[in-house]
Amino acid sequence: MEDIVDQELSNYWEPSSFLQNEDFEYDSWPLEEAISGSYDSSSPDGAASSPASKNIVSERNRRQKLNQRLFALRSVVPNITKMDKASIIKDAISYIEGLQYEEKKLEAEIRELESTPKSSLSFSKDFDRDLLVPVTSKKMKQLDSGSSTSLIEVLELKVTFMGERTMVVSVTCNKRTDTMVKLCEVFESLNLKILTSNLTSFSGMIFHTVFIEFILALQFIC
Amino acid sequence: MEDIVDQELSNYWEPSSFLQNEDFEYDSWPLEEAISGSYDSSSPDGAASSPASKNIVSERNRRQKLNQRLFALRSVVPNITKMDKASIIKDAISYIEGLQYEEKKLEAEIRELESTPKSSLSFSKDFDRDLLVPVTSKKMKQLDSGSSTSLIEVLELKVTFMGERTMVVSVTCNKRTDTMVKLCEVFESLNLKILTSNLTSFSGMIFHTVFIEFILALQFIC
DNA sequence: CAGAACACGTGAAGC
DNA sequence: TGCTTCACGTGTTCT
Repeated sequence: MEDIVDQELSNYWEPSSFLQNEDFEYDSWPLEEAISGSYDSSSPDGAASSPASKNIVSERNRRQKLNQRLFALRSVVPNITKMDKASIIKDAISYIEGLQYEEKKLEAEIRELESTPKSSLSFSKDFDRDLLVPVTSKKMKQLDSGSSTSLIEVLELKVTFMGERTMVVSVTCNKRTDTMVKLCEVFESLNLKILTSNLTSFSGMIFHTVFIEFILALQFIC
Repeated sequence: MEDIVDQELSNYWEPSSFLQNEDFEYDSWPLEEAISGSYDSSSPDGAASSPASKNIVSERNRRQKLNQRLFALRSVVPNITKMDKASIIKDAISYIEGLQYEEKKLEAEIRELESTPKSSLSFSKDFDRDLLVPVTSKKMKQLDSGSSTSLIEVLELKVTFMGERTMVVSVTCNKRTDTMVKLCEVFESLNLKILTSNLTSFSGMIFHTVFIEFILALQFIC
């Protein structure tokens, strides 16, 4: 009566049949025509692409895609208890919630760790006399020491003039979130002619040494 | 032909029909028998629980459960682009991967923050009088300033102690023939545990910064 | 056998 | 127009 195309239930779950060959290539779609070979053979219709039966193949593809995604979801979630379609999603949900909670916890911990450092007053003052600290520019204000969060906490700022053309700016600061990026942004925003720059991260600090062309620099810094 | 029980497609997506009443109560299952009321009326069979058609109601429940889960998954994932069943899972996957990456980053950051010599008291004091130029070692003699040819002409030698484990040696010298090589040879011959080293050549000078593990270093330098 | 879980084909709705 | 997505009922397999 309606037992057309009735076979191909060799395995319980679709993905395991042909997907483990491609091994985690979920987005490659529509995965060639791996199935059609085993399916078109049983198609009784002479017309290759019957108008009605064009839907059933795309439906197959849709199901297959969904199963692929589900399989992929299962692979990124550790501690999968059951292979159930529903259980996979359930585990994924609780896993996501766990990650979100952990992330908040870690961020809070970081925020707490970053708020403690303080001090470092003594030697930053001591280094002042080392050589002229030109933190008068508007942009350079961002480098000001003692800033609480998300700003650059400068521990040492040393400027050395070499000859008449160049100066060497040496900055030591605590390594916080995206401190390197902010440092680079500050220097880039100054539109200086940077000859060479050197960034070293170590022991929770960042050592930055920049060689700057002098003539262009003065109008911005002083 | 087989259009038994063919109605009830009032809304596109199942969940929105009856689920928004219970409003996010995913795990309460099997959600009573909300549907059966509207369905059993169309059942032609006199028997209340027909043997074959008992499957279709559990199938409905299965589908409903799966959609609930999918809906729940969608609700915990921000930035959902499309409402597609497949897209929901896809977004969930990339979101999970993003969370995992962020978690690793935050953990690394915390690890780094915790490893910083915490007691900023001790080493900020050490920073005050850095220096001390320990050029008494035999090998270090090569670094002596004022040498004429083929030796390293040291212009500045600064030693900073960081915490109790590491020290930073900063050398500035004139760039002569093979000065870089000699510098490297000197430091290598000292058998120090060098954590990181940095060589910059500019304007006829060489700036060399070396981070050295402290415990091993003492026996050679002092 | 009952129950759960799945893939399939099909008709319908929206873009 | 055609393409996509969906829910549905059904038959099958495994527990």
